[in-house]
Amino acid sequence: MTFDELVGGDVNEAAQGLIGWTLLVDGVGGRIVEVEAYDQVDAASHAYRGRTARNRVMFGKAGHLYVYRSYGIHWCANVVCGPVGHAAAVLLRALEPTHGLDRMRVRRGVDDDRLLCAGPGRLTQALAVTGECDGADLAAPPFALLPPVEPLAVVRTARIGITRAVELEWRYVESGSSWSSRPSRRAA
DNA sequence: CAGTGGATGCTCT
DNA sequence: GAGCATCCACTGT
Repeated sequence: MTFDELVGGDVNEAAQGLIGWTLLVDGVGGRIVEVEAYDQVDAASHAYRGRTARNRVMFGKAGHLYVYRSYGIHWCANVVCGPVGHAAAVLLRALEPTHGLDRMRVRRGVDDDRLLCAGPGRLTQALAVTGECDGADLAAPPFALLPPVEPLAVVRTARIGITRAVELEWRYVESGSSWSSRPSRRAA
């Protein structure tokens, strides 16, 4: 399945399907190992109360980036999904760093590679994604997306850091990955 | 390890 | 004026 086909469909199927893809920004990035789905029918979504200046990109074309500021400090990056006019997006929560580790270490200022991309705010800092990227097309440079080379298992859980619609299990993590924002103690 | 609180800016009520 | 789709440092076991 192509990236366009994947993100053009149901946001939860897209979220699960995005696990294992490699995201690069100017040659720096890694494999997506943790994401969450958000939809306009979902009370935890920025689009729940309709279109605003901040969330307008969510209503636009699939495969573009929705970037917003979180807690006044961090940036969070989402992949817009579904048809134009229906607001849905997949929040990128963690990558397994594979490309440009040196540049990520400098940007993050940490020694432990485990902390380079484990969390939505950390991931954007490591890849230098900011509000200037809001609305950018992920199919065009400096962005690149490479499909997984082999099948992988995905675990579904409740989302993290929200207060509404906490019962929905719309978080997807690569099974056994030790690179997620909430590492499993039993990671292989 | 678990729990707490501060930083900090913007959006929406 | 409240409330965040967060991270980090610090406390106490």
